[in-house]
Amino acid sequence: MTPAKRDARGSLRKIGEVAKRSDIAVETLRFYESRGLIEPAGRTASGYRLYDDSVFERLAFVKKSQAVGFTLDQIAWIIAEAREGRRPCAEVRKMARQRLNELDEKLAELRRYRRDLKRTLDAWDREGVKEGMICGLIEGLDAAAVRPLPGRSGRRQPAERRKP
Amino acid sequence: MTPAKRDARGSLRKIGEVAKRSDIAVETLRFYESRGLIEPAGRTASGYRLYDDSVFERLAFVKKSQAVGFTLDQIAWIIAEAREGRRPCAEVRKMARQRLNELDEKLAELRRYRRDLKRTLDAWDREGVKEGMICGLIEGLDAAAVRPLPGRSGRRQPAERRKP
DNA sequence: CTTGACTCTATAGCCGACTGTAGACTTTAT
DNA sequence: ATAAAGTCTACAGTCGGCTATAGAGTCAAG
Repeated sequence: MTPAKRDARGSLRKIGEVAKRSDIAVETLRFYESRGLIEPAGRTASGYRLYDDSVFERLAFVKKSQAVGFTLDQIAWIIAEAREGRRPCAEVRKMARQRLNELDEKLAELRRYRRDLKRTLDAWDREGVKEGMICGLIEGLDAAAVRPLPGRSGRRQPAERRKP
Repeated sequence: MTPAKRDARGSLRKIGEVAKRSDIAVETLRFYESRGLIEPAGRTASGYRLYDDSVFERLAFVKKSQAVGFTLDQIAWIIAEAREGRRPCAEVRKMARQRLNELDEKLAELRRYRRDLKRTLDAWDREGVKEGMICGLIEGLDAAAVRPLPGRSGRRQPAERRKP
C-alpha cells in the first residue's frame, strides 16, 4: 500500500525531471503547487515529490490558460471546479470573453501610445530640436497622451533558464 | 534672505494644493521627490514643502514621459542631466526609438494573443463543447500560443482618487 | 483655545508571477 | 565511502509605481 510508485510502467518522476521536460523551473513547480495548480501523485518515504505523466497535461493547460491571459488564481479556480466534478464552461467562456475585451482595450491604448510617440519622433526629424524644457521631444506631446501606460512592469522575460 | 516665500506674486503652494491642481496624490508627490523627479522651491520654517508654479510644468513633463512609456528612473535621469546643464537629446531620442520598438513588439504580441483567443471562442461557438480536460475551450488552443502574456500585473487602473 | 485639517518622516504593503536563499536532508555516481 | 547533485521547507526579494500606516508636529477657522 505504498502510495508512491504504485505502477512501475507509469514511471513516476521527481521534480527535477518534470522541470526539464516541461522547461519550467523546479521552484516554479513548487510555487504552482502552492497556488493549487498542480499536485504530485505522491511522495517518497523521504518526502520527495513524485509526479505521474498527467502533470504534463496539467502544465500545458496552465501554460495555455496563461497564454490567453488568465491569472493563476483564475486557472486555479477552474482546476478546482473541475476536480469537484463540475465543468465550469459557462464561467470559463465568460472569462474568455472578458479577457478578449480587455485585450481589445489594451490594444487600442497601445496604439494610441505608439501613434503619439511616432508623431513626436517624426516632428523632431522634420523640425530638429525645438526650444523647450528638455529637448522639445517630450514637451511636444499631445496633452491627450497623458494617461498611464500599461505593459511595463512585473512580468518580464522568463529570464533564461540557467543550465549549470 | 528667507529661501521660501521669495516672491509674493509667484505664490508658493503647499503640497496639498499642488496635489489638487495636478490631480496627483500628496503621497505620490513625495514619492516623486524621493525618486528625483521634483523638488520643492523651499520649505517653511516648520518644514512644510513649498512649490512654485514650475512644478506643474515638471509634473506635466513627467506625465507625458510616462505616457510614452519611460520609467521613472529614465525620467529622473533625463531631469538630472538637464539640471546639470546638458541636453541629453541624443540619448532621449534613442530611448524614444527603443520605446517605439518595444511598443511594436508588444502590439504584435497582443495581436497574436487576441487572434488565438478569438479563434478558440469562435470554434466553441461553431462546434459546441468538445471532449477535453476541462471544457475543450482552452485545450483547443494552438500550441504556438503558449508564450507568456504581457500587460497584466502591477499597474492597474489609477484607482479613483478618493475625495473626502 | 480647541478642534480638525493639513503636513512631516519613516517604513511597510500591494499587485502578479515568479526567483532566490539558507540550512538540512537524500540520493546517485565514482 | 565520499562527494556532488538533487530535494526539502520556509520565507525574503524582485520588478514598477504607487498607496497606506503610524505617530508626531503645525496651522487656520470658529
